[in-house]
Amino acid sequence: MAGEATAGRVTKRRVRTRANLLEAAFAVFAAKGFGRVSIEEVCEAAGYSRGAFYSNFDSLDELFFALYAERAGLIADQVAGALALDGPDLDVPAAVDRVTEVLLLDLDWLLVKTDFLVHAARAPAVAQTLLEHRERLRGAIAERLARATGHTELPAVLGDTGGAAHAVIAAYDGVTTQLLLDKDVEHARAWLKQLLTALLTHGSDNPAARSGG
Amino acid sequence: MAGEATAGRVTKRRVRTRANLLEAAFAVFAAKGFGRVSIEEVCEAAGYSRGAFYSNFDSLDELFFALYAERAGLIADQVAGALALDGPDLDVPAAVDRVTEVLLLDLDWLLVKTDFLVHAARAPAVAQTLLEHRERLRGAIAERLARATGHTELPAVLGDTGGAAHAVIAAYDGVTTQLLLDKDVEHARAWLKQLLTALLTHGSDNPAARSGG
DNA sequence: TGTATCCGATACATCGATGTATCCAAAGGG
DNA sequence: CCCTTTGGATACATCGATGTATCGGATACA
Repeated sequence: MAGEATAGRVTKRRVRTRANLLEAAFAVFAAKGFGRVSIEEVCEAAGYSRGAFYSNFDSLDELFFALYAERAGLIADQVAGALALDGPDLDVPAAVDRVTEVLLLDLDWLLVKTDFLVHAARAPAVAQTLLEHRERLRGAIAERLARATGHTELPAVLGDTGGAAHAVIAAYDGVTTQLLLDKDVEHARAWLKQLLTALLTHGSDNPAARSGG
Repeated sequence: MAGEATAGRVTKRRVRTRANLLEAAFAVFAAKGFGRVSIEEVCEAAGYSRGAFYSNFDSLDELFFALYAERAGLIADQVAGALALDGPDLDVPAAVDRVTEVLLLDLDWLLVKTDFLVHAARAPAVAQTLLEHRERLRGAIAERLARATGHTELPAVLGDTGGAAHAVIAAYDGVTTQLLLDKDVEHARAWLKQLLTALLTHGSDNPAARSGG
């Protein structure tokens, strides 16, 4: 009763409880991990019974997917905004700062996102969706970098702007892994900025020179 | 009955079944993910009953930890070996090649390792152990890099050799994330080599110039 | 305000997983 | 070769989670 094609009516109550379930699920997933959460727990956290759940979703997997899609969309918009703040020319260090702060904002989100990655790694269809999402993000970054090339030249080792964008994402993922373990958001941000600077410049300047822990 | 301090006797049969359980668990974890595996499934895959399990471990968590520790130790040894193959001086590109092939060898291991990361992210004590493990790995890489500094100079943006080692690990983690989704091991290896080259050199040479997908 | 529809609550049946207590067989020492 | 000790199998009791069928209250629209 969830993957309906014919949307009879969009009742206000329905969207409210659906939103409440998603919000509660986020909190519960972040706290315990997707693999250790039952439908019952989500319902209890949201203040509903299981009847409400089954009226809105077919399975926990489906809810998880909806939750991820929603939040990932929000983040993507924020990143796009942070990239668009410059004029036609790109100020690389400034953009790096802004994007870094958006990407490493919420530890709970990173936890849930990583859960979703692990989930997707075993479900090809889900993996495909996630890959497409990442591809869009990478495209946006590449496009933005391209509009700056010629002004600030990129290191040739990475290949074209597409390669550089790919490197940006890899750096983000790598820093996330460490952050999940040490939970030091500020340090992760500084470290990501440093990494991105190392990747996107010719390594002439040395803004912080902190050695990470 | 598993975390015994007083090891009465080390019976051969015991170590055999314990090893069998661990091996079966690895396969099952890789296939379905830690969060979706029951004790029963592990026993069935190993050809034992639950009695054997409870005689060797207290919980699935404990088995998971033992499994991770064992395999991670093996990988660490391999990495150390790959780093030691050079003489007193380090040939960076050659070492990068060798290490890359060790680190991105087995997709199943990367799946299980990421499961363990997600698990550790919510269990501070486990996270601590994993952090220490990563710290040792980073130390080994840093030490190896230090013995090359002066010959091949590192980009200053990363700070000291410790920072550079940290960057190497971040690159590895970042590439792993992408690999878990697209399952293209060969591409991941090429891409990791490229990333490490970009991070550890001054970006003058361009070995492959492939744009990653 | 009446009424048809929609949504969420409740109750129930079922299933699978867990942990334990007990029993039988296999090692290993004498 | 016996006998003690150890390890794993079996059987059992329990619990929690799932999915469904049904009921009553809320909601939208005339």
